[in-house]
Order: sequence, then C-alpha cells, then structure tokens
Amino acid sequence: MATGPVSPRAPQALDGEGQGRQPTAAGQAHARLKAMILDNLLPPGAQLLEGELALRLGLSRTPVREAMVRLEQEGLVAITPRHGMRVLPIAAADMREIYEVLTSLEPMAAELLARRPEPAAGLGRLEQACGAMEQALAAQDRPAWAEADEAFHLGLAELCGNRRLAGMVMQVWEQSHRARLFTLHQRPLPARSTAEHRRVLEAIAAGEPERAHALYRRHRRRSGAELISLIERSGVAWL
Amino acid sequence: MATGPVSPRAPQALDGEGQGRQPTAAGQAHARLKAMILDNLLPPGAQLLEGELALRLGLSRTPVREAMVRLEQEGLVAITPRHGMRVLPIAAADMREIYEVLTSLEPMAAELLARRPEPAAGLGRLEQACGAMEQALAAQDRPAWAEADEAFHLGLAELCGNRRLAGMVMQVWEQSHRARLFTLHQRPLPARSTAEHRRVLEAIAAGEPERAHALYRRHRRRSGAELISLIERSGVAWL
DNA sequence: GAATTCGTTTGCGTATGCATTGTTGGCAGT
DNA sequence: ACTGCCAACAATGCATACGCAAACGAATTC
Repeated sequence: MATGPVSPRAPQALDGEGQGRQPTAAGQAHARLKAMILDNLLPPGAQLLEGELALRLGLSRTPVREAMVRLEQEGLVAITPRHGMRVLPIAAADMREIYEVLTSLEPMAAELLARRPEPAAGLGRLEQACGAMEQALAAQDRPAWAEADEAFHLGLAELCGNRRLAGMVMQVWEQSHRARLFTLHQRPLPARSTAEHRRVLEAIAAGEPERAHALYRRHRRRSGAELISLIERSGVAWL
Repeated sequence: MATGPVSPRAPQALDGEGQGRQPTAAGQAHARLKAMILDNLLPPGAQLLEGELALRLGLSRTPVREAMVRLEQEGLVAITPRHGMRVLPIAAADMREIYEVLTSLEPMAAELLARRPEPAAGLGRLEQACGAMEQALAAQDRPAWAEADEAFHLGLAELCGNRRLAGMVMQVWEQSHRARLFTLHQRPLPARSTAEHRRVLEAIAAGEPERAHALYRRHRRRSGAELISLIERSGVAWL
C-alpha cells in the first residue's frame, strides 16, 4: 500500500489542525508551505522572499508573512531580516537533539497509555499500524514501512491523552521528516524496530506502564543512535 | 532578595530570545503582551480585540496581530475569529499535562548534563540557584525561593546542550507560571524539593547520568502530584 | 590596484483601507 | 411572552501603500 516512491503520505495529516479546516488564506499558505517543505519541493537551505512566495501562492504578502511566522515557530524555517525565509537544514546534531527529545517524550506517552483504566481499549489504530509494519517488512517495502512507523508514533502521541506532549512529538517529527526519508533507503530493513514496536504495544495492552516505558526508551535509544551514526557515516553535513 | 510580592522576576528573561533583540514593533508587542500575561495584568479568560490592544500599545494592528499569532503558538492565548484573543486559563488538567512533559524532559536534561566530558564544569549557575533556594528556605521567603527554583530549572534546560529540549521546557514553564505563583503561598515550605534539587545537582557534578535522571524523575513525579492535588483541593477550576 | 565611500535598489516593517462575515439586537408574528 | 428572522454594525482578514534601512555596486581617491 505504498503511496509513492518518495513521499510516504500526505504531509497535511502531520499538522495538528485535524479536520477543522479554515479557508483563511494565511492558514492555506501555512499548510501549503509546510507541505512543500516536507515534500522537499523547497529544498533545505532555500532562500525565499516574501514577495516571491506571495506571487507563487497567488496571495499578498500579509498572509504569507503570517505563515512564515508560524513556520519559524515550528522550527522549520528561519526568518532573516533581509533575506526572507530560509528552509532549515537538518544536521546530525539536530537529529541527536530530536532523538533525545523523543527518547524522553515517547516512553512517557506509552506509559500514560498503559496507565489508563482500560489499557487495551482504543488501540486499534496502533494494532493496525503495527500489522502494517510487519507486512511491509515482509514485503521489503520501505515506504510502506515508514508510513506505518509514522502512523504508530503519531498515533501513540495522540492517544496518550496529553495534548502538549502530542504537539511536541509532532513538531520534532516534522522537523526530522526529511532526514528519515533520506535514511530510509540506506538503512538495513528495520526488522528489529518492527519487533520492538510490537513488544511495546503488547506491554501497553497488558497495562504495564513501567515495562512499556522501559521498552520504548530502549527502542528509541537504539534506533536513534543507529540513525545518527548512519547520517554521520553517510558524510552529508545536512539534509 | 525577593524582588516583589507577586512577580518573582522580570518575565522578559523567560523568553528564548536571549540578548540579541531587535526593536521591531512586532517583537516588542510580543514581549510586552507576554509580560502582561505572565504578570497577570491580562487575567486568564480576558478577551482582547486587535484594535484595542493596538491602541493600548500605541501601534497599528499589524504588529499586534503578529504578536498574537506568536502567543497563540506558544500556547498562552487562543485566537477566535471574531472575538480577538483570549488569555488561556490553566486548569488542573493542564497542570497534569505540563508536569508529565516536565517529568519526561527535565530528567533527560540532567542526564545529558551529567554525561558531558567534564560534568562538574559550568555548573556555577546551578550551584548559585541551589544555594539561593536553601537560603530562601531558611528565611521562609517564598518569592525568593520561586525565583531560585525557576533559575535552577531553566538553567538546567539551557545548559543541557539541547536547544529543542530547552525551548520545550521553557514553553510549558511559561504556561504554568501563573499557576505556580498561585500555589506558592498555599503550599508548605518546599524543604523537600530544595533538598532534592541539591541531590540532583550533586549527581550531575559527580558525572552519574543514570542517578541524576532517576533522582530528577522522582522529584518531578512527587512535586507534580503534590502541586496538582493542591490545585484540585483548592477548588478553583482554573487559573 | 585596492579600498572606501556614496548612491541606488530592493526587501521589509508598519499603517491603513476595503470587503467579508459573524453577531447582536430589535421587530414582528404566533 | 416567546421565538424566529432580518438588518445594521463591528471586527477581522487581506491587499496595498509608504518610508526606512541594509546591501550591492560603481566610482573615485590614495
């Protein structure tokens, strides 16, 4: 069920706006620019002027400017006074930061989920994602695996009941989107990660918060270290 | 050394802009509005229109609007289409979320700090904060204690070397600023918290990441639970 | 030949006007 | 008296205009 060769899923689903769509020009500009950045249509390092973007999006500078401010606060671009906005590249150091944050937050999400009164309820989404990962692994379909991986991680963050935590996970997830795409075709087939996801899910369903926390933490530490050394060894300074 | 009865410190120091500030009107509007919110000059629930704020700040609507967007993304206000911005109240549920996030992130910061090559170096700021806390505790000076507590936590986040983690800690710290101020005069003197901070600092200086992590986590879990039950028992629905 | 200075251009920060949309209050009908 | 509809108003989202400041280039001088 891989959607495409490069873009594993519609990036719109990444933002926190859910379903409540507003046709406001600023919101559209924000969504479109974010999608362009995540899809690598605006490559990292690209410098884009307000007026240029306004022309490209068929809007005036005002809503574009508001979108730029939002993107800057999301950590996707930097606004420098006379040079417009610059799409921020992701270096190995950034990936280290991001994985440290995820290593903190995601085990907490798993723990919270396992601590609910009915831990096994409402995990259908994660079950499905886990199954899709295993299936994609068997089929050696990396894009499909990445899509399922994303569904698992974002689903976990959203289900844990802590909106702030979910927002933070989504934010760094988006920031690292391009880097994950880059490493996707370089790393060995993620058999181990797939199995670890399954075991975390089992611990959650069994209502064992401490075990879910510990398992997830170990998974994140290992996979993060793996990914970072992969980026460092690949020799690219940034993505 | 308490600065004032209610506002323990200048809220400007809370934002992540450091020193390099430009006198742009939008930036000033953002800083001033944030300060007003954190100082409770704009009480939670307050509805403020663009034009009204522009008049109050002596600016036009455009920079005020940009400031509002930034504040919304920082989780301090909500913008509702025809009612201007509303200062978000903090409920017990929000404090639970915030303390869960801090329980994840801050132990990681301590761990990272303890993992550096020279763990004991550069801790002067934390030493100082810890000393100020002990001194304030002995003098039963709660505002001074709160100020030192803030210096310790934000100092730790900034020193850990992970800018994203530091930004997230600061963000939820700002969100919970008013609630902490509210509980400050209700809770018993934080003797236990003071001692726990000292022990965390010792573990960091000794270069024991795992112990620093565990100690900090336990501290956060306990003090968070204490604070939340205090808010819940106080009967106020929101702050 | 190189450096410095001045002028021009371009991008941006801010202000303001306009059109759209939502809300509220009043009036009428039941 | 209550409810529903309509109209007027107000706030906002967006476009555009204006002035300033910085950067680039060219020319002149040392």
